[in-house]
Amino acid sequence: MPYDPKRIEPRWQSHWRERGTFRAEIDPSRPKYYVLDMFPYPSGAGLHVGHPKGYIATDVLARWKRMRGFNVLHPMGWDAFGLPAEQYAIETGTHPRVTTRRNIETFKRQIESLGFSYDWSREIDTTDPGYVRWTQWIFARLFERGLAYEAEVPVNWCPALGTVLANEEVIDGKSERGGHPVVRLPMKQWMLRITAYADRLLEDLGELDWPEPIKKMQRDWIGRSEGARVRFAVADHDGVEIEVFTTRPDTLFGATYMVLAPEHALVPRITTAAQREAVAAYVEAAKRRSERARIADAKTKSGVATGAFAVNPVNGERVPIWIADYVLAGYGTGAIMAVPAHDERDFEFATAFGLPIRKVVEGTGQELPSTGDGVSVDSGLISGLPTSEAKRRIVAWLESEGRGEGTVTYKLRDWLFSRQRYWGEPFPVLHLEDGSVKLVPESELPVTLPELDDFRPAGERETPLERAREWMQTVDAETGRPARRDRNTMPQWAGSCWYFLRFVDPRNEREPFSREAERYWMPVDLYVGGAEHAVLHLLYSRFWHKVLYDLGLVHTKEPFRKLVNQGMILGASYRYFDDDVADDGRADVRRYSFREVRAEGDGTVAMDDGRPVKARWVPAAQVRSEDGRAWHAELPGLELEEVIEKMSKSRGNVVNPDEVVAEHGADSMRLYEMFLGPIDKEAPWTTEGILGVSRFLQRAWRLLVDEDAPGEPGRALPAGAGTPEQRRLVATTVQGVTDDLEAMRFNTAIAKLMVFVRDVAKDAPLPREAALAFVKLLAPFAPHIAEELWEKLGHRESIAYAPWPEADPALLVADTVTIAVQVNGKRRAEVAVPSDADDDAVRAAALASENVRRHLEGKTPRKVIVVKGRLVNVVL
RNA sequence: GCCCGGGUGGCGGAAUUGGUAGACGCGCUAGCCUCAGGAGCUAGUGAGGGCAACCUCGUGCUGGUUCGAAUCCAGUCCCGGGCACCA
Repeated sequence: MPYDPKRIEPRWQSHWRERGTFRAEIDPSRPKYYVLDMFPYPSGAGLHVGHPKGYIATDVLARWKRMRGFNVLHPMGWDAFGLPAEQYAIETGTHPRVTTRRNIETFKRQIESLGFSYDWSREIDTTDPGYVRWTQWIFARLFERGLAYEAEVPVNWCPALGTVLANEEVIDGKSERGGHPVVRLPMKQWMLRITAYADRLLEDLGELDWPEPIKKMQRDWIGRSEGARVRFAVADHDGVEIEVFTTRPDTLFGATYMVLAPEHALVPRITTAAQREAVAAYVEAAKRRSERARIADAKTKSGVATGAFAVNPVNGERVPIWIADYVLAGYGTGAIMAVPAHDERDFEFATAFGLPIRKVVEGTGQELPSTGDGVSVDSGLISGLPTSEAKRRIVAWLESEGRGEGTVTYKLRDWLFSRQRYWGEPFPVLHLEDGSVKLVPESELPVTLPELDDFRPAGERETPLERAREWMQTVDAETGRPARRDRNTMPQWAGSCWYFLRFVDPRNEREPFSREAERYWMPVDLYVGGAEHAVLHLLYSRFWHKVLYDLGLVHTKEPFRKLVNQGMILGASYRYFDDDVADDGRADVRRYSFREVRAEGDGTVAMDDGRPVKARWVPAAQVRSEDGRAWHAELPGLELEEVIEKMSKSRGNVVNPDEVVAEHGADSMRLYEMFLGPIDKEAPWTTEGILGVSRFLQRAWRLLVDEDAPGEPGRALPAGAGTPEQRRLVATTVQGVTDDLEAMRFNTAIAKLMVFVRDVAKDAPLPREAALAFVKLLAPFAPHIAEELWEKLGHRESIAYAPWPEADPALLVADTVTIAVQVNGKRRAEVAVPSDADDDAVRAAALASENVRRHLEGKTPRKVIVVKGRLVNVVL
């Protein structure tokens, strides 16, 4: 019988499960390696082939590290709180706990079928009360340190979802999930003081082995900028000052007007009677204007003069005060000094409203606005100074005069940490009647969710928890006084902020994790997940980790030493177009192939009469391919356009791993995903492509197994290491695969294994030592077949801990090398020379080559360049 | 608009440091095997020319540096992602 993964794979999976092969225990005598996947949210749809790509990569490395003697921690769990289960509960009444449990079962079955070497005894579920307890416990520590506080803040309220959202969850004025409109409302909310850690979050990025783009995104998100606060007196208002933030205090002499954000507190106070009406109208309009509209015409500046004037502290000049929505209330002080000559936005505004423009920096180009550094001019005490020195001097002067000071601001805001939802961690706090807030005593943790049968918000601005009236009303166990529970729950990010710490000691009931386990296993050596978490999860968990560091609970400043973002797996989807733009399914719909339409503006229109059309996606099952083109199986003559894009249900291009495993086996699936290309790049899935790696495994199988003999024994292999060629092939394969694994070049490692199988038994039978080395090299990638072959080679122990082979350095250098010979840079011949031949010998051999002589045409070379082991270039 | 990635055969992708472009795989072609094959095996496969040995062209485009450029430099076009009035 040929290689049959269906027979082999379940057998080894239960073998590993039963023996606890991948159970990890603390062992100070061995070096540890903690390799972690970003744990998934178990959605109802199950996995598609894109999800496991990162898991396969980490599993290959985990298995490889074990074979190299590392004590490997490789856990998996579930980020199981979250909106979809709750939305489903609202629609169907099914408790999110039930949905979540069912989804976890599906995910776990699918993940296990791929043969990952997780230590399942460490499985975590963030919704488990035993986990929630410690999430709440950490929140309590944040609260004690003043890092969690309640504040009345304008929040992103999403009426459709019935909740507020974090800034990060709002994109272009719409919710990230579902794309529902979001409005700004003031509400009392829990906030986490992540801004207190802004500098450390920024600085410590330096030491991390993370992709540069991700680090940069975090830096930009934190958005540190150095500058100064400057106070301008408001003319004719005794003691009233406007404080502005600027990164260019050196341009203070060029300030020709000021701008307040429409929401600025001073606006009503300083507006003159003549301007009152216009200002009120503008403020009102700005309030109504959606985020989206503001962004859309960011280039058109609008604003209104307040009629008031401010006094520039450096020269006593009176400058008009305007309000405009290009100044944001939430950044800096919500007010700016406008220097139109040296700021693009101020320049646009000044041009639009005819305000004066005064140049105070020279040497940055003639065209205004010029925003670069130069030399200050017409600037009193800083005239003639270069920008950096001018900044220093003017800040010193402002400080000595009490008119301002040097300061730093951040784009990063405090983290809005509460949600008006049911399916999340309750806050472990009590609201007492006197309005004070205290923590639920530690002995009372966890605070568990009340049972509900209706999960909708309880009313306009009321939360689902408020339906549980008895649960909400409680008593403070310490004083016996009546108390109200918090009506909010934590956001989904909470559980994932520290799960990597729980994995080191997941069943601890006395503390979140033991000091011993944390000291041994942390930090995470390799963390693999999607780039979509670049700022959110990764910034939040770094923040929590630093708080725990300050509490002495963890011993490293940073949780994740090395980070890798796996690229997506894309699928082919197919589409045509029709003119039923309104989706009303009328009968006379006209259909178009992609060849009959063109893009116009934001949409697509028919080429013949220009009517708008809409794309229709055709599930793969209804696509017929013929002479290299795709056709609709049920609508004859309708040619479909193939589009390679992210897999998603709506596109009908999702490939289910269950089907792939059933047809080709888990080992082929693992190998294929790793063979597709570099791990961090996206790559399209094709059904034919997997046949290549499947064939490779079959060949490997036949190389080692006698399929015709009864019981399919391993072949009787000659003892020893074989011919010199075979020994050399083993050595170069071992070295190559090892180097590739070190650099996570899985695709080229697999290519080298393919070459090995192709060539090793070409001229002589496969020797036993070569077979042993090969099976070990294969094991991290295709563990099931490797175990099976390992057993057939006579081993009783799992290959999981077999020592990784080492290459004999002596075999890595060939006896003879083939050298390319160029004449004037063009390749004309090849010569074989001994690898230790000196340059003169190589040169002689090259010049003696027939084709080279022909191209020399009897001339004497001007120069001959010899690159050792590579080539010879003869220059005429 | 700004900041990152990336453009290599029909396709996915290889190519230590500037040194034989196209490893490996898919697909395709031919042959073998077969009752049959969406199975297996062998060979071929960047384009063009030539019976052949070989020759010419070729890594988005235009220049440059170099004995030699996919690789370095300058400019430019296209694709993907991130940020987007942050003073």
